[in-house]
Amino acid sequence: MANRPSTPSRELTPTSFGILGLLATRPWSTYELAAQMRRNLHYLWPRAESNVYAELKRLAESGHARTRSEPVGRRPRTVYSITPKGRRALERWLAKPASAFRVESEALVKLLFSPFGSREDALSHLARLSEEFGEREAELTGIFGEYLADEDRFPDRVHINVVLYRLLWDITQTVSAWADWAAESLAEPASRAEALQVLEDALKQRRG
Amino acid sequence: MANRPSTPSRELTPTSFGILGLLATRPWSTYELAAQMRRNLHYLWPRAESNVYAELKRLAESGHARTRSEPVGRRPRTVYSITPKGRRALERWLAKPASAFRVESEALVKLLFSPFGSREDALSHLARLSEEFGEREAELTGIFGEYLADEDRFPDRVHINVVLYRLLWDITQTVSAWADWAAESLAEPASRAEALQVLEDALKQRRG
DNA sequence: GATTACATGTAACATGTTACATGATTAC
DNA sequence: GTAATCATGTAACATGTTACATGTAATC
Repeated sequence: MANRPSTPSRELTPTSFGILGLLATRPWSTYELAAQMRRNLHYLWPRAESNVYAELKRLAESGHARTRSEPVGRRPRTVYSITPKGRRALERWLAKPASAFRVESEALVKLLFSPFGSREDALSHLARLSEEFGEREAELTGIFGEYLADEDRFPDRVHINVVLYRLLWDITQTVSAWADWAAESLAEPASRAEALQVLEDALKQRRG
Repeated sequence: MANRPSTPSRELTPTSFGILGLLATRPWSTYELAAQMRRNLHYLWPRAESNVYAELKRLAESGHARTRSEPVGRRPRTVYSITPKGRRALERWLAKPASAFRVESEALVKLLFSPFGSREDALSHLARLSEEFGEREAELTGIFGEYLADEDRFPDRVHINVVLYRLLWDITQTVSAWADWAAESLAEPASRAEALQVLEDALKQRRG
């Protein structure tokens, strides 16, 4: 009973730190923050926007953030900013090892089981993937551009942002290219042999 | 009240279908299935193994799977297999559009906020990522090899498996290469200009 | 003046993870 | 015969999503 320390004021989660990190950059109103989560953080840590509201409230209660009323545009808004306590917590978190890199895709699972469905369905999942990543590429181009434009406002943030967006960009390219190849390969059973060749080559390359 | 249909027998979730898809290949004992989830499905749909037990029980209750007692090795085991109802449900699911491709990485989030922490921490997150993907590459090589060996047992499954593992392989390569480049780039502030160049090139290429 | 998008939430629910608990078997 | 690993779970908890609900400002 006395073994485990009761956790009175809930631990901060990775999602909390996602928000805390954004707050560390500058103060935001709730809505701006939600938009920022959707536009940027989402690529690395996808979460529903509605989380923002509850999370901010908790951060304020636990003293990691504070609120202030301030006009944004014409109307008064609640603006959140980070406290020294919040900054310290963020720094401690940054020093700790991270959990595993995670990819998850219903489309790929459906492809894995596509022998139990129709070939058309499989191909349409691939087409949809291709489309999805095309859109993503366009979004990233937009955000890329903003960071170039933003260079003067947050000079120290630009470097890491560029480096990270390059990874997202590279992954996007990788998946797009693969989706096209995969559609070709799966469309005709003949290219099955080709796929096996790809596999054998990969194994040989790795061992040789 | 009568508006929304009450959901008496819980819908199947993507995780249910992940298991159902494995069951469609052949019958498995619980433990084998859990191992298969960890070894294969995990790359596309990462979930804690402990889910398997509850999920199988639900699938059996709802008539999508059935159990049978059978010796695996020396001891009696409960072996699960898919029912016709389960197969039909799987087919319907395969025909429906999939949810979005999702990447999530605490390490990348920590890198994004690395200007608020120490440079050493940032570099060690990169090193850890590199290590993680090195291990993943080795695992994939092993699984790749198994699929080649398995060719006779499940001929129709081999093609799609090879195609999918190629994507995982490509992503692994992409992330590994990036991690090395990123570590170099972030280690010396001088290469910030270089990173910006990468960005400008990417934008130009895209527009031109 | 009506419609659309902005802005801020909440309640109910679904999903997922962690940390045990427990016995059997195998390897040494 | 003891330690490690196999095998099967469960309870408690943490997290996350969906589907509303509601008013305000901007636009036409």
